[in-house]
Formats: sequence, structure tokens, C-alpha cells
Amino acid sequence: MFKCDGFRRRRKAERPGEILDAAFEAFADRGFAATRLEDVAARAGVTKGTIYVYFATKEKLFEEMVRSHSAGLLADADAVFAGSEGASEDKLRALLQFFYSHIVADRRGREILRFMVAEGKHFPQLVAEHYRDFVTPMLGMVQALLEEGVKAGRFRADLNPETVRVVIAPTVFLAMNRLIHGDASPVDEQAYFAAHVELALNGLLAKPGLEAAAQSHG
Amino acid sequence: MFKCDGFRRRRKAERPGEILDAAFEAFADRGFAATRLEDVAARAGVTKGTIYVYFATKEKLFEEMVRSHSAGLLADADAVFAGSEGASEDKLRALLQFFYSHIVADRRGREILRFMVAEGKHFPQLVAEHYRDFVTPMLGMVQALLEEGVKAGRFRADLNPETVRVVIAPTVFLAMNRLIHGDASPVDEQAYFAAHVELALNGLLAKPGLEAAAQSHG
Amino acid sequence: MFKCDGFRRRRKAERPGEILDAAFEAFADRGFAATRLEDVAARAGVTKGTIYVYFATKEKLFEEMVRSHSAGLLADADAVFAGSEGASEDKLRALLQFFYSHIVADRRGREILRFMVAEGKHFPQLVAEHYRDFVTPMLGMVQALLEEGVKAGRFRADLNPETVRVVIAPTVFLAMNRLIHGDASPVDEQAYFAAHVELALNGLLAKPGLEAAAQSHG
Amino acid sequence: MFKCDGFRRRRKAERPGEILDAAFEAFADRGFAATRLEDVAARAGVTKGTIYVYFATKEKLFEEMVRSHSAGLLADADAVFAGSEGASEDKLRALLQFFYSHIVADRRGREILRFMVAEGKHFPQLVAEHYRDFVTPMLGMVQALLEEGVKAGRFRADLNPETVRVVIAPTVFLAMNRLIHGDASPVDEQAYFAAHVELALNGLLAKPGLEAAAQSHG
DNA sequence: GATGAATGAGACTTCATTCAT
DNA sequence: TATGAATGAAGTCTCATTCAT
Repeated sequence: MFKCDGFRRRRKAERPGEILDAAFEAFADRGFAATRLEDVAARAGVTKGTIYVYFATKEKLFEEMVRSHSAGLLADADAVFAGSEGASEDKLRALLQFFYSHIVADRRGREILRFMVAEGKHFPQLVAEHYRDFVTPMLGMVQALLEEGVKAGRFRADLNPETVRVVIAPTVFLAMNRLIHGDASPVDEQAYFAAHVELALNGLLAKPGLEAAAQSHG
Repeated sequence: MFKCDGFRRRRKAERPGEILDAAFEAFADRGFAATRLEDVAARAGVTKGTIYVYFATKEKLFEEMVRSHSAGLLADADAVFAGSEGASEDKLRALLQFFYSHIVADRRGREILRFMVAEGKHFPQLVAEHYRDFVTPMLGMVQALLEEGVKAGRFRADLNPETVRVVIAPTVFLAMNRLIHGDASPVDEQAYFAAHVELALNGLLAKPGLEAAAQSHG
Repeated sequence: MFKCDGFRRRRKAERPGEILDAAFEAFADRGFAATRLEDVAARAGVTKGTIYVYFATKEKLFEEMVRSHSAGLLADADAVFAGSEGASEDKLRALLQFFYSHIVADRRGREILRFMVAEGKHFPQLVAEHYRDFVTPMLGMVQALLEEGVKAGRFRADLNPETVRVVIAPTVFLAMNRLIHGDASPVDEQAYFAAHVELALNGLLAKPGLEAAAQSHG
Repeated sequence: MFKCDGFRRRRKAERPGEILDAAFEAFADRGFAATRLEDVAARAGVTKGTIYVYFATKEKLFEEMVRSHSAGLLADADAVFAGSEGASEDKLRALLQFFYSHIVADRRGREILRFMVAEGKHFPQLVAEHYRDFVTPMLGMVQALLEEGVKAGRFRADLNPETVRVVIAPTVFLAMNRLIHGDASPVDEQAYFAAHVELALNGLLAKPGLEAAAQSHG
């Protein structure tokens, strides 16, 4: 009556996850349409048929894969604030740093972005979920920070509602740059991050007498 | 001995362009792999075979399409400088405006970006050309502007070399946003543009006594 | 983990052979280029896709087919010598008889010849193999027989090295005749065989006093 | 009213012939089915459409090509007899020599043979014509020679009716050999011809006392 | 007569999906 | 549950043939 010993049972329980991981690699490599289920199967160490035990269609597999690899991307975001007790500008730097490590540096985050751009049109549900679960929280965090900074008198009071997107934009730009150029990206990411923080806080204009403040956060 | 003339000659001359346009629509709609040559043919008002009169393979068609639709995107960029005789900040605003209208608002520009993200891995040559013909000039223009501004004392002198990318980033972010969300984009683009210029010039930090200057360019 | 068994296993084991047989019929009927894989599939009682489970391309299918149908054509040739204990001329007759039944009478042998003539230019590897595995052994057998006959004083000592090919030639000629004329071949094959043996042994010239010897082997 | 000057008129008159020559090369190279009309056109220095001015279909072109290249292959055969006033064996040698030079050595003759083997099944009319215009006359010539030789007492009287084909067979064998192996043919054709004549006249059997006669014709 | 753009049927090949085992 | 042989629809590409010029 019992067919599975411990090992088998564990294998069985892990199968879907292994397939989803394999699917991530395969779809990230060639895109949805150009990826063959056989590629996914080969990467997962199973055969084509096995995929259909867990996923009804290629589309469902893709959707589940995106969901599973999106989940948890922002999981420890709250800790960022808890850890940074400093001024608003310090918190912003910490938050952007968090985004860099989870969107730019983390391959998962980057490829999810690619999926949205490349396949989003045919997976609107996925786009909606991504916006709800990922973009909105991100914007919310930055928005909260900006409002806190304004309230604290650290940030200018005349920031318009879209400022929050503009603040995040360079992060996404860098992610896209890596997506496009891979390892051959021509960007000095350390300097880029510094420039991002610098520009967000101080802008381009020369402001005599305030140089010191700007420098202190370079 | 005599080449065809009149009607036939005109058709012959126009066909490739018509096919290229149809290919743009089709590939933009479904991506490279999922697009059927028959779709392209139908859109162009020809039959499958006709495409092969002008393009050897689906790949070549795609490449030629991207090239033809990339060409000229930055054609009138120089005029931007000629037209704006004001201060560096005015010139920057004008340049960003130009980018918005050619990358964000112009569907061609946006979809080229999608092609780079979605298909770039399999068309490295195209990515290289895009970087050379499109990204590099763009960065060059902004870089020149920044240097001019620094020299004129309008911009801070401590800008690092990556600042130029950070300045442009929000433009690309907005383009990507439209690519992902289509007409359902949740961004107020007018406000976004204003926030972009505002942040680029003034940054987030409150700077008592300089409010007036910032406002004058809102 | 368990391979399919029983019915499925047997089908799996037989499929390639069935396809190869169908391919032989189809290619023999129309030639390589004019044969559609769908014809092969229909003859084999499978669908087009199934062929690709076992053979990567039409070319590979053709090559494998020729190999499988060439194999064993000369398998029982050695028995010919064992069985004929008589004089050299009797052995020659027996050997030629063997060739007639395997090259002329056996459809497989004939069509292989057609493949060499019709498709050999595009399958040089196949031609090389055919020469090595089929022609060379055939020539070797006849050559051995001739040498034996010369040594025994039955055959003339001044035979040149190409004689061996000349001896076999009428066999191939008859095969070709059937290939070209099919069932409408105008040749009386019984008489042709007799004439072949007769000419090979006695030649055309009238040799008074030796008539008896010649007749005894007609 | 007159459109063509001398040159043009001559060109026009030569067109069909040039196309037929090009067709011969193309079809000989790749076979009927695999040859593209465009290949033929390119070789002929015209365009596809031009072929259809002179030939209704690919099939008709092939047929006309075979006819035009078969014609005249045996044109000067009669001269062979006129020129050889010697004994029957000398005449046979001369006739075989003629066949070697027109079937084996002449590329036209060889490739016609290939067409018969490779495409004959789908051009039965062509096979019939080839048999009537080429094979039958050949056989007739040899037959006449054999009968003359028998009558003159030079050849054995008991030759059966198929002997004539056996006598010719080695010629065709050699042609086929060249078709299959091209320039890499492993046959020493000089020796082969000698062996052919030798065997046809003297056969394999040792005939003490007649060696001299045999040698005199080697 | 000559051209070559255009056609469209049809070829080879791929691959998501099914299902007997 | 897992397999992988089998399917067949659909894709890319070819090419004989047509026809306006």
C-alpha cells in the first residue's frame, strides 16, 4: 500500500519545484515561444511527460514559474527600514541598495522584468499580479519614505506624485541594461549607483553653500 | 533587357518597405518566435512566398526590420540644440523632451527597446548596432550638455561619469512601463516628465533659499 | 524507471525496421528527391512525425535504409564455394548464378544499384561503403576463382587484372536492364545467363577440336 | 517591321539549344526532381521565364533535353564498318572501341544512361525511344557482326540470341562505373578494354595449341 | 521574345500534447 | 507517478508556374 519511501516521497515533493527552476532557466534563455518543453524536461532531469503530471499546458507552466520566482523577491524589504535608523536620505540609500540587490543583481528579479516586457502582452494576468505584488509595494515603500522625509523637512515639499517612479527608474534602467547586454554591460555599476543616489538627493544644479551636505552622502 | 517600368517598378520599390512595416507590427505584437511569416504576409497584403523574394530568412527579415525602424530615430536630434539657446537647464529639458517624444511617445522607439530586451540575446549583432547607433549618441548628447553646464557653472562639478545614464534612465523606464502596460499604463506622463526634470535638476533635498530657482523651471 | 514492455516494446523495436522497409519502397519508386516523407509514413502505417522519432532527416533515413538493405546481400556467398566441389568452370557458373539471384533477381540488390547510379553523387559516403562492402568482396571472390582456375591449368594464364570486372559485367548489365525496363525487359534471362557463362568460358572464336569441352558446360 | 538584326536572330535561334545544354548539365548534376529551373536558367544565361517561352513544363524540357542529347550518338557508327576491312574479330574490336568512345568516354552517352536508370520510370516514353533509337541499333550492329563472323567461320556457330547483349554488357558496366564513381573510378580502362575484347573473343578456358591465335588479337 | 515579381501548393521539420504502459 | 512513443497541426522555406510589363 505504501509505495514511497522517504527518499521517493521527498523527490516527489520536490519535482514541481525542480521543474519550475528548470523552466525559469529555459524560458529566461530563449523566451516563451522558442523554449521547448523538452528543454525544460532535460534541465529538470525528467521527461516531457512528467511535466504534464504537474502542469496542464506550457502556458500554465510559464505562469506558475513566474509566480514562484516572483514570490519572495520583496520578502525582507521591511527589514531595510528597521535596520536604518538614520536620516531620510540614509534610508533612501538603503532602500535603493535593497532594490539594486534584488532587481539588478538578483538574476531572478531581472529575468522577471524581461518576462514582463517580452511576454506580458500574452499574459496580462501575470502583469497584473506583478504590478500588484511587486511594483505597488515598491512604489509604496519609496512613497512612504518620501513622505516621511518631507514631513521631517529633509525633502522638498513640492514633490509631485510621480516623483516616486522617477526615483526608482534608474534601478530598472540598470536591470534592463544587464538584460540587454548580459555580462558585456558597459556600465560601471558602483559609480552608477553612486550617481543615482547623488542625483536623487542633490540634483544637477550647483548650489553654493550646500556642497557640504551633498558630499556627506556621496 | 528592359527593366519593368511604371506600375511594376513602383510596386517593386515599395514592396520591401511594406513588408518591413508589416513585420514591425507583427513582431511587435507577438515577438519573434511566435510570429508567423504568414501573419507578416497577410499584413503586407502579399503571400508568404513574396517575403522570400526580398528576405532570405525570418531572421534576416527581423534584422532588416529592426534596422530600418531604428534608422532615423535620432535624425533630428541636433536641431534640439540649435533651437534651445537658453541656459543649460533649459537645454536639458529640451533634450529630455526630445527623448520622450522619440522613445516613449513614438511607438517605433518603444518597440525597438522591447526587441532589444526580448530578442537581443539571439541577435547580438543588432544589440551592438543599437548601442552604437542609438545609445552611444544619446549618451553623448547628454554628456556634452552636462559638461557644458559644468563649464558654465550651472551644474555641479562633482558629477561622475555614470551620471549621464542616470539622467536618461527615467525616460527608458517610462518607455518600458508603456511596453508592459500598454494603454493601461498607470503613469501620469505629464507629471512624470515634470518630476523627472525637477529631480534631475534639483534633487530631493530641501535647500532653503534656492526654492525660487527650482520653481522657475517646474 | 521501468521501460515499456510487451506490446509497446515490441512495436518500438519493430518501428524502425518497418519505416526502413517503407522507405525502400518509396525511394525505389520515385527516387530520393521526389519521395515525400509522407509517402514513407503512409506506407509504414505511421505519421510523418513518427519518422523523426527514429531518423533525424530525410537524408539520414535514406542512408540508413540503403545500409540496412545492403547488409546481408552477400551474406551466404561463401556457401557457394563450399557447395561446388567441381572444376573451376563449374564454380564460376555457381558463383555467377549466385550473383544473378542476388543482384538481378533480388529486388533489393537491383534497387541498391539504382540508388548508387541515381543518388550516389549526393551520398558519396554510401558509395564508398557500397564499394567496400559489396563490390570489393564480389570482385575478390571472382578473382580468387580465376586464380585458382589458372593455377589448376583450367583458365588461361594471360588474364589481365581487369578481367575480373569483365566477367561480372554482364550480371550488372542485366540488373540495369531490369531497372530500366521493369517487367517489360526484352531479355530472355535464361538464355542470357547461358550466353554469359558460355562467352566467359569459351569466347566467340571458333576453335576446332574444342567444341566438345565447350558444349559440356552449356 | 524587322526587329532582329543578324546577331539577335542568331541568338534567338540558338536559345533553345543553349537552354537544352544547360538543362543537360543541371539534370545530370542533381537529377530531375532536385534540379531547379532557376539553375537551368542561370547556366543558360537567361531567366526562368525564358525557359517557358520554349518549353511548356519542366518535364517537357527534360524530355527534349534527353532527345536532343541522344540524337546523333550513333550517327557515325556505320563508318566503323566501312573503315574496318579486316577479319570479324578486328571489326568487333573496332565496334567495341566505338561504343567505348561514345558510351563510356562521351559524357553525353553516360549521362543518358543515368537518366534512363534514375528517371526512366517516370518517363516511359523516353525509355521506349532510347531503346528504339539507341539500344536496338547497337544490338543490331553487333548482331550483324556476329552473324557475319559465324558465316565466315570465324565465330562459333552455337551462339545464342542473347550473346549479343553479353558482348556489349562490359561497355555498359564501365559506363555505369564512371557514373557511380566519377573521376575516382578504380578501373584501369585501358586494361579493362583489352580484357573485354580478349574475353569476348577467347573466353577463359585454356586451349592448348590456340594460344597463338588468341595472342595475335590481344 | 524576355523578364522577374508574385504566387501558392507543398515540401521538410518541429513540438505541444496525449496515452498505453 | 513517470515514461517516451506517437501524433498531427503548424511552421519555415522552396520552387514550378504565371503574367504584366
